[in-house]
Amino acid sequence: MQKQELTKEQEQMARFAKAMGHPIRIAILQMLASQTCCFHGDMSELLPIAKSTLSQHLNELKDAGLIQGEITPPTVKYCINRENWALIEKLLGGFIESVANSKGSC
Amino acid sequence: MQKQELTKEQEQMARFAKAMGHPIRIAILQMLASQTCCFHGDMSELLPIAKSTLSQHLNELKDAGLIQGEITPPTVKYCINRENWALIEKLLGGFIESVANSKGSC
DNA sequence: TTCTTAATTCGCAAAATTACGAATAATAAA
DNA sequence: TTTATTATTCGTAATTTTGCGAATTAAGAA
Repeated sequence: MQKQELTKEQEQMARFAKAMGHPIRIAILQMLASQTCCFHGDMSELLPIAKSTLSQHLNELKDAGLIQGEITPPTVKYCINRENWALIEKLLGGFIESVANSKGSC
Repeated sequence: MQKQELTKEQEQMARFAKAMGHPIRIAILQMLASQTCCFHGDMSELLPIAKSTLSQHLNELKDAGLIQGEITPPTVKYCINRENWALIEKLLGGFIESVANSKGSC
């Protein structure tokens, strides 16, 4: 049997999951989804990390496609990347469900 | 406004997501769910990594509670941790859905 | 006991992640 | 132009992750 190549879909799912793989980033996403606040400054007041660290986390979420940022000087407004969350729901949500509902047992 | 503490739930979600944050581990979970194979040896023949690296990934999945291992010498049988996947579906699946369906927009 | 098979652990190296404060941009207001 | 505000980038450090091959463990078979 041949070695499997990893598929683009597997890579994409892992990328999304990895971006969610930090409690601060979960908290950020929850804030953005609940619309409690959207500004870097507001979030930095709520989260127990330095502003510069927050910027890094926001950047990772942006790079992975989970959020979008819009500059409205002197602040920056962040929001959920809705287009990609449809894909995340399909890929990662579908994956979680399919594993949870699978019958394979050893 | 006070600094938020991260909740246990946020920590748990991040832990689960992080464990899924690698394409090899996604592939492992898919194999186990589809019951294509459950043995370390079988998986090491399919996946493009060394056996020792596979062991590390399996260990991380086990530590995070996503899979279980059972020793049946001279092989080891792995399978989905069904109990925890119910929680994963609720926490992480629920989270993904709630973000995807949220209305917050900036 | 010795040999074989299967999987893990060890030892190491390279790369990525996480975090902070200081320095830097970039814009609006004075 | 100078000042104030906001967010990012830079420089640095500590830790974690990822990966490999060699060595080790563990059990059954010869």
